[in-house]
Amino acid sequence: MLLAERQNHILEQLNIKGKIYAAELAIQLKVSEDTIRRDLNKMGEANLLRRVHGGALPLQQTSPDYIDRLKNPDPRKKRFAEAGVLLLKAGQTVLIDSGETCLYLAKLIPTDLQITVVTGCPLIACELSHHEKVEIILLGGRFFKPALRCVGKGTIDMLRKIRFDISFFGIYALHLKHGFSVNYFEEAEISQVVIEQSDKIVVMGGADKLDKTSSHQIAPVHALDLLITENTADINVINKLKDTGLEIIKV
Amino acid sequence: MLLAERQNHILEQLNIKGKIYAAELAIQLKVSEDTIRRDLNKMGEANLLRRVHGGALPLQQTSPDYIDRLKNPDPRKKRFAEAGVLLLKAGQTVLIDSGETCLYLAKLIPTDLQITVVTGCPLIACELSHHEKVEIILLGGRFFKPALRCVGKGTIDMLRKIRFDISFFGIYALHLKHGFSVNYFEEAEISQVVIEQSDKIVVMGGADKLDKTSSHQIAPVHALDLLITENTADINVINKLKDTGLEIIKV
DNA sequence: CATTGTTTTGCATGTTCCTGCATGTTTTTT
DNA sequence: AAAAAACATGCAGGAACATGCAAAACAATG
Repeated sequence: MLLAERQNHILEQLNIKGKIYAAELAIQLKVSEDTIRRDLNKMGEANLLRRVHGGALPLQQTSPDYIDRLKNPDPRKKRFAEAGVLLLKAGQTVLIDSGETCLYLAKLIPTDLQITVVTGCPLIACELSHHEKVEIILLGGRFFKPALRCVGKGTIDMLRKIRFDISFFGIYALHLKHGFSVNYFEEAEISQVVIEQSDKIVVMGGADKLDKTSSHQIAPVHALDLLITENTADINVINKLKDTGLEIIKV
Repeated sequence: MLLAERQNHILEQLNIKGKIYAAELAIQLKVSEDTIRRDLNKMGEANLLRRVHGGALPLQQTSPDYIDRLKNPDPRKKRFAEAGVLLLKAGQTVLIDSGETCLYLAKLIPTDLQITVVTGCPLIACELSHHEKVEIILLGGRFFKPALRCVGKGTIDMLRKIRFDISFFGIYALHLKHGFSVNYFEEAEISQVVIEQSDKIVVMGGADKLDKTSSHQIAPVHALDLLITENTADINVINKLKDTGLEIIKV
């Protein structure tokens, strides 16, 4: 196994489990603990994880709380959401995915706009409970904590009964060849159905998410309609995405 | 469990409960009290919390909560919830209704208790997203803002597929003759189904809610199993409720 | 292909850190 | 004032660690 491959595996595990033990990794990857320790130390210095005695934790483990993060909003994500909310028109039925950018989007919906919002994320439902004119449909099902949203058969059954004028997603990874992808199978499964049921798909994400891949593909690029990203995004990547027919807004 | 992980957990608990006891943490985290004390002392020196005899307090009373009401917690409702949470046993499937008392109940579920919680209230789902061992099933449907919960056919369909070992409700009105009732038809409709599907029904509410009526009956008193109320409740009313077979806990 | 240099890895060494227990002290409660 | 709870301290075993070194793996060069 290659060094880089091993370190990728470590990051993946960390993402999934939220913590990792050096001893456990040594067995899993069939190398000595010393090697793992050296990996963890290097990755710690590179600010890819938080090195602690016995293993490592994700960088932001201290406040994985979306609610906390909303107090220190990422200005980029806020701008994406601001651009996104302009696409909404009265009377529409809109799906909003989970994630920080989508949460901003929900927050920014004008209180006097009469639309129906469908979401599997209870945080977004709570956020919208102050919007008197917004009708909220919550997708039920098993609550999947890593993505803060509902997943599973129940969720999909509910989804299939609804058609959306427009759907919004935050981007975890978007790649010209490998499409729009995320870390968890359960998430991908749901999003695929959403895309089938939607007239228009809007994805929002920064330059760091473009030309990146993840394990579970949701859809190829040509299934998407509009990308909201930032000015700093690589112009070559942007142009190639445009060539597939994807409309692009830079903020 | 990693040291850093443990300290994260302590901070989280502190955020949620507003206070922590060293002895309690030792049991929860399965380490000796000495270890907890050392953690607390270190974190105190690092200015992450205020160390006090017996445990620790947050630096400044923060309440990152969505509902404004929670900022001025009603100590009675907190006590009801404390009594309620003692009824939970590992492996159970539990329904938790919406409302302030129920929200406290959710907050107070031990983080190491492995249960399945079903709720139609997204707030409760968010609250429980920190509880690693708790499986959450969110009842979807149309979000009914006055009651901060989901209602409607979709919700009922999901409900009918689940049986509950125990169900918890906050009381809006409980009357010897007119039973357990609420203000909204939609709410009553859901709660009726819940009661059909539950082995045990627990209702929680103060003296002001007893001997009171509201427009939509959920169930007669004899359909309920346990009432958690306060000492100040009228002894005559209590006795008459007892005569119907209702078990009563006063806190 | 052989050689050279670099990087990575596992092992051995000694060190540091974490934890639980025992001891005695302080604080709180009765 | 006595009892109980919470505490501080020191100690010991074990786990995790850093370090140096040599073998192995790899890449690059002639």
